[in-house]
Amino acid sequence: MAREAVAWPPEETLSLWKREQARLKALVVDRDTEAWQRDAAFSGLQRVGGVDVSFVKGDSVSACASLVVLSYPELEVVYEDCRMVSLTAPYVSGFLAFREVPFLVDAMRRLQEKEPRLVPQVLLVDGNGVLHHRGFGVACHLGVLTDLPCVGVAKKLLQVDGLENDAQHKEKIRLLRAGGDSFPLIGGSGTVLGMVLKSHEHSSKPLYVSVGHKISLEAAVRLTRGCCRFRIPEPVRQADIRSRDYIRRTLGVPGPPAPGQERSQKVQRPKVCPQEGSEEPEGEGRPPRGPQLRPQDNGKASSGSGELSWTWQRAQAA
DNA sequence: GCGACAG
DNA sequence: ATCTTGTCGC
Repeated sequence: MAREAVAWPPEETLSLWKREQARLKALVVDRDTEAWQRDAAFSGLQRVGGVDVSFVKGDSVSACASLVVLSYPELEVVYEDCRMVSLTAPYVSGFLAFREVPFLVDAMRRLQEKEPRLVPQVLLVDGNGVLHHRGFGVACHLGVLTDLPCVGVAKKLLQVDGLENDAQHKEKIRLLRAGGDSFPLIGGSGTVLGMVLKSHEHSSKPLYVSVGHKISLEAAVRLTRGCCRFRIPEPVRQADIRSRDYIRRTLGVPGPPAPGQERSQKVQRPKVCPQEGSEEPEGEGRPPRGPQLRPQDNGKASSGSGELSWTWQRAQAA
């Protein structure tokens, strides 16, 4: 049942949202806080999380929020949580977090509750971090609310603070040679807002990596690169694939998901699918090269006080 | 009216 | 974000 579209937020709500972003932005830590982040091989890093929200075709309210946790450096899925949710906020550029973050925080809470040992040491988020209109994108937002290191990974350049996806920019991208090559995105104030990264050898479209929380830009880029079997880093890619898959199955079968197909909060098999033929229209058809195997330390998931307040509920009630 | 517009 | 399969190329 395709439900009615979520109303565009009144100016007053946008104002409240901006204030909330400004308040939380003061809590962002844009440097490395964990030992593994400083290690050249990320020794000590064992679990990387990925989140995403997929939508239902003719329905502007229903969506599937997913959280996956992958082992590092093997990049195999060790945890998956897909859940249908009802969106309460519309998509407004610059305010993506108010639409998606509440459900992602919920997923993290469920993980913490059910499988605390699987809580990831860092999250890769589909969207931007400090590369944002007010320096506080969804990756920062989720990071501050969960108190976890977060990296923003966007597929398109958010043209902000003087940054433009013009001929100049495209030319710089064309000059990126090997996978791993990158160049900085410098805002009008001279600040480095993020890095343009050629995440895969055979991908002409780059990724836009920015700091979300508790990680340096250098480590964020290196980690993103280390999670790429294809153009999109595996944690985000798996979260996307599985959430869309969940929607497909949910729509195909009336009523709640069949008991045998309930994937929520299930530990998945670390199997590698045989057919990975296509990924991006780019043709990065080469799966191989999992990051080299590493000895391991023990990672400690920093758990702490996360904030949790949205002005949307209040704004709607008012 | 025109251009932008993370997901 | 979503509408969409097979197909050409490295």
